[in-house]
Amino acid sequence: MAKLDESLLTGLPPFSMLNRAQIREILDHAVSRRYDEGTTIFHEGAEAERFFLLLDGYLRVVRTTPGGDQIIVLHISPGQLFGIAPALQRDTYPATSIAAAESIALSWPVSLWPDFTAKYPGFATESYKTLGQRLGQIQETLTEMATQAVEKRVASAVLRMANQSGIKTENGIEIAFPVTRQNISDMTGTTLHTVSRLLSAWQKDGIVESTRKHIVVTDPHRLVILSGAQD
Amino acid sequence: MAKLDESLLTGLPPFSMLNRAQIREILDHAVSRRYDEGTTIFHEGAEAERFFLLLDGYLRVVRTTPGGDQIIVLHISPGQLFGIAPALQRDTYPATSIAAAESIALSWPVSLWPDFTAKYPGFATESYKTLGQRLGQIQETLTEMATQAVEKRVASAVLRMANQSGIKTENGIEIAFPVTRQNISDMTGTTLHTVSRLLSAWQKDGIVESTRKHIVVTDPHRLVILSGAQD
DNA sequence: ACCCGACGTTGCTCTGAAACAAACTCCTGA
DNA sequence: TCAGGAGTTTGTTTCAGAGCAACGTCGGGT
Repeated sequence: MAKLDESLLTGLPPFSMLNRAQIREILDHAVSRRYDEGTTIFHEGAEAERFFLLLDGYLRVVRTTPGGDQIIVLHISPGQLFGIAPALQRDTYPATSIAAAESIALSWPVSLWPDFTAKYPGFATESYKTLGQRLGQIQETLTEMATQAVEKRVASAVLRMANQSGIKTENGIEIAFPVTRQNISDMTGTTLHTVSRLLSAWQKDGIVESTRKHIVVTDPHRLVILSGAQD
Repeated sequence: MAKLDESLLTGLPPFSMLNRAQIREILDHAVSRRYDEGTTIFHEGAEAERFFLLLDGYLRVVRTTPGGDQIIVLHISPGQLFGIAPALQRDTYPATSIAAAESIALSWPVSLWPDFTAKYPGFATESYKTLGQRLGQIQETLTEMATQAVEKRVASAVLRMANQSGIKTENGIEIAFPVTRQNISDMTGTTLHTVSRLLSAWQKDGIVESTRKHIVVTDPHRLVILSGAQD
């Protein structure tokens, strides 16, 4: 395996306050791996052996019920840590991570976690900040799920993806990774049928444009209104 | 204010590996306060000035939508830390805490958090473990909310409360704090009407007994079946 | 002792969205 | 080049549960 370049980590929040030598040292313990779209990186409940940093691509973090239904808890974007069970003293992953697009991630054995946090205090700080944001996010999703009607939930979900990964195109904001109607229904606790209908309706109204696995938000403002967000 | 007794903290997970002198020191910085039922301890979004330990009573942790709907994210039982925003590098509380029953809590200024975690490593460890469990719990609630029908959700919610706070009586397991139908509907994203109907039906079937604000689960096993839990 | 407000029950109506069903379209790989 | 599967669309039916309404009841405060 080629030696990893230091510029990979420079500027990423978890490593922002480290110097070149420290980054070098961290990288020397890392394993880099590519995941095809749809690949599972680790399973809910599995022994947490490594923790990860997403370099490129997007992930879906998924939970499955005993009954087999699943929901997408959140998405991970490049530059974010994930699978950091050790930060919470867990020895097992609390959810499954799946590559939503072809992705590249670094990983380290959990045994290095204590060293990392001890040696590089900023690293721990940033990890916990990430966790805090994620906790807040999930609470918000939960609240929304419990109180909002389907159309609002779907609108928020699309907006969330657009905000997190959106790239500007001439037509609007495009979600950077493949999303199926089924995926959106798994984010919102509805059916793909309903999502399909909503997306068709929005397309007719000029709010979004979509092809298979691919969504462009052409009129974000109206989608925000649909999502019912308060100013 | 009377000097706090060391036995208050002895044996509680966050302090389990501390010696008498350390506990003394921690207590000397603590403020103890009583909260009447219904009192708000802190508000979502408020400046996180203190972190807390619940000594006695029960709390509801609540999130409110811009539209005014609210849902109960989780309950806190005696011995648990709460409002530990500093652990996640947050300077604001992510949810509101309300006394579900008359409660007593200790609290410390957030400025002491770094000292605490530095001086007493076990304290940090336990805090993060708590957070990890809570994150897992919320993810589970979210999944359930998105995939399960109302009856199952209500059954799980009642069971969760019974497990967390249940005290055995001659008739069954009694939830240790006051709960209204509205409260349960706020945990499950339904209406108090539906909860009332379900509880009445279950009572008729001999699964629960309930009076105002007061629920006894007389047949936990059948409730588990209703909740749809897998073995 | 009484009144008022909070809490609970129950009946009825109505609708949002799930469930069921059937095609259609695109893409992939043999 | 064609077959098959994955993803999408659209129509129709069905029903759980929200919404509305009205009443019953408990308990705490003056």
